[in-house]
Amino acid sequence: MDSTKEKNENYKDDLLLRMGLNDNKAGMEGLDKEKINKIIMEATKGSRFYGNELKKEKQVNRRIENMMQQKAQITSQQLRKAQLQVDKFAMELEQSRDLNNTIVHIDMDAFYAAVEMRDNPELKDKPIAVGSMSMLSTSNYHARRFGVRAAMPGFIAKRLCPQLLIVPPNFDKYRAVSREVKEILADYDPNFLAMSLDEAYLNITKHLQERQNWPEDKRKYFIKTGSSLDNDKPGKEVKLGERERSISPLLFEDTPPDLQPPGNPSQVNTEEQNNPQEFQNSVVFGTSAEEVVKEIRFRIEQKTTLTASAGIAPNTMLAKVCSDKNKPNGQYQILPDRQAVMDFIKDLPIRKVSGIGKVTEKMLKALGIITCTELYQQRALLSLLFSETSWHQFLHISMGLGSTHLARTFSEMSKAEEQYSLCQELCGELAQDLQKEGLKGRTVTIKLKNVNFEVKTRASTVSSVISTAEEIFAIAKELLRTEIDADFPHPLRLRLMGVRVSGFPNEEEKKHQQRSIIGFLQAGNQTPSATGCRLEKTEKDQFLKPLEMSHKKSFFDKKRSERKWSHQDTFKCETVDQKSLQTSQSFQVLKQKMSENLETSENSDKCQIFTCPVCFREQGSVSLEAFNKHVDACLDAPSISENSEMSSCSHASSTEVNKKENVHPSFSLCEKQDYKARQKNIETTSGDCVELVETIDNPAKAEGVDALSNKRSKEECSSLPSKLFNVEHCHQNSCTVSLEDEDVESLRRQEPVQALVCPVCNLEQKTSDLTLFNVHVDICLNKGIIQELRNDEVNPVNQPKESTKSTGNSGRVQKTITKTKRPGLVTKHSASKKVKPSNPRHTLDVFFK
DNA sequence: GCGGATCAC
DNA sequence: TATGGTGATCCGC
Repeated sequence: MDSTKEKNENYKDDLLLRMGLNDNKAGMEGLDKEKINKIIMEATKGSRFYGNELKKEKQVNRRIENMMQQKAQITSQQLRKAQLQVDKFAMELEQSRDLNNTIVHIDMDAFYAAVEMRDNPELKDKPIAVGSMSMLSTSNYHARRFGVRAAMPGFIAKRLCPQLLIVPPNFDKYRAVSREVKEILADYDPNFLAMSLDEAYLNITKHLQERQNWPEDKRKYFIKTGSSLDNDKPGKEVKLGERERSISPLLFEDTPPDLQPPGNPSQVNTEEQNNPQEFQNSVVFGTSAEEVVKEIRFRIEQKTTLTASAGIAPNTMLAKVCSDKNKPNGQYQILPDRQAVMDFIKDLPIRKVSGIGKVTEKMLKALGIITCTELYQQRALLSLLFSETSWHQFLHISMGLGSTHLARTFSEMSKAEEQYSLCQELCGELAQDLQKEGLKGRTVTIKLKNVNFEVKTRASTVSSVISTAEEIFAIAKELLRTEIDADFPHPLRLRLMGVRVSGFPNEEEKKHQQRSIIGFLQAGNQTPSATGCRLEKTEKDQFLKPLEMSHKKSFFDKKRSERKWSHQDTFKCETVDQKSLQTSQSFQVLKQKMSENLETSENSDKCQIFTCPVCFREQGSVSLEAFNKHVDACLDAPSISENSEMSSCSHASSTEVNKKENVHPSFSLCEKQDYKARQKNIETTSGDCVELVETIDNPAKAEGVDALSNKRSKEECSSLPSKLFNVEHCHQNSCTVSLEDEDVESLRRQEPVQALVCPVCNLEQKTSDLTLFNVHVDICLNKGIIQELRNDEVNPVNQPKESTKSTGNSGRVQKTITKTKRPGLVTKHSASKKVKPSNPRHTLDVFFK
């Protein structure tokens, strides 16, 4: 959202000068700059807010005075020395310049306001803002002519524009639209980095490579008038609602959409131009980055009726600046060429760069620095006046450098209480989603990714469908507990946790749903032959997904086929992606190595030789921490598996290879370059992740599991007719279950149960809720057959929360809902705020959990 | 380590 | 009537 920079520019003298009112057209309604300033000052003056603003301003002025005094004391000799040092660093930076990535920054235009206008035609021609009388989060372009801006209080906006309509925010709606947009973005970069509801970075390098060989029909989109908007896949019809072409130009009447007609090299094939009702033409987008981004924006507009602006550049810093250049509904590209970058940077005001705020701008202005060229010229002086982090940042900016991969940072979570609490939180949110969708599932899966990037998935399937937070958490908690206990006394050091509910029954299954353990056991008892027979399956049967035949089968049968199904994915993984297979195998070796050395290496600086499992480069004698950082960087670099060419990471690695004597500086360089991206990751780090659930097994492990499952199946099979369950020694963490017929009888007699005692663990359960009790019993029964999956995760965050997968030729759709969260840092700041009562927040801007 | 300042959305 | 809330990082004390 374009709010922040505006926010600081709404008040006072020099700030007012910066108000972007160039769109103020003579002779049209709206206010001129002077009038706007006057009204704002009248409304502001004398207020406490204004007083505080003045106070802050004085403080900044003092800082500037101090800085100027410092500057006056600098000798020419000091300056010369600094110049040498800085230039040496600049040279290193120059050598590390990486132009091989294509980064795209997508920014939805006046997002909230645009959504409101889209959904309420009455707002179309009016100046509107989203927010309240206290604070606005955004305004449409009509309102901006009156000086109504994001982060302006509504009451002031009303004085500027009395006819302004202030619409209260509707975050659920914005989130839904945002999700639609993100679904499109994921097609171009599954690892795209969402900064907020309306902003995201993509690395389309890989997509571009693949796209070069794409046939035309894969880049072809149909435009057609109609009502359905949901089909935006290539080669299929994209229906264009009547409002499409009416709303967008009205919203952005200053800048007509540049998408139409998509000129060379994208072509428009008009097929039925004579009949406007049946107007249908197709657009073919080219293979260049520019064309890709046009396609993205085209699809966004078709799907949501909203326009987006975009920037294309070799790094995130530049891409972000670019997306602002042709706003609204435009795009701008900096070609991956050093000269092109320098030309762009030359006159760029530093304030345009993300990270340079009001105060920094003012301080640098005092040194005569406004543009990036000036910033570069003063680099030696800046290195003497500012902290190292600051002048490094300045140097990066002034050289047009920025992050070339969309790395994410997360804090570690290792306290069990926190983990349980996060788990509970996720279950709560997941339950809400399920209830919204009206879904109930039988399988709960938790996903844990540790600090070494190892991903474990633990799943448990219960007999009755569940959907409440309590039910889900009851299962998830047990799964988590098992993992925590397994590592005891060492803590689980997590980077990511996910909870998934799957196994949604189809209509037929719903009818057969057993609501109690009695029913479950009875059902098992009644169909022993089915269970036995189905064990001899055809190959095809074995590879059916569990749900497709679950209603016909026993519990263990289902479990077994689930594993088969997982194993099938393993084969896919092997054939499709040898690289990731290698990676996961290397990871196992690495894991072993690490666990062998963990205790010593964690507490000392003991160094050893590691080979990176991602880039396969030997890392020389480095500490585990440094090595982890390297692996971290490699994993975050999107192009590693495909491309041995330079990515930021491989770049760092190659630098290391060249200068073996000094590994750490290379890492720190890598880190520094990543500074911006890391700054930007904040939201994603703590925010929700929506995730496409694609679990890929570790082949080695899956094999073991499968062998085990085969062995077990026989036991199950032979024992089932006489006893319901007699499972012994299933797996690690197994529990031995032996349920005799009399147990069932006793359970039957007990119904309805008052004091609920689990027949498996013999422990009295506190709950009086039968469903919860069933859940518990199921957990106990399940303990022996927990799936162990190794997930080579490619989509850590920002994936669509709901994924619908077609399950083969049945045409049925299997749905999975997952919630994933990265543990975020709880700062003092937020800790103190958390004490506040939990009344519903009405925030106005773009962040969400 | 803490709190204030800065920045972002 | 009335100028947000949250999170992250940096920096000085």
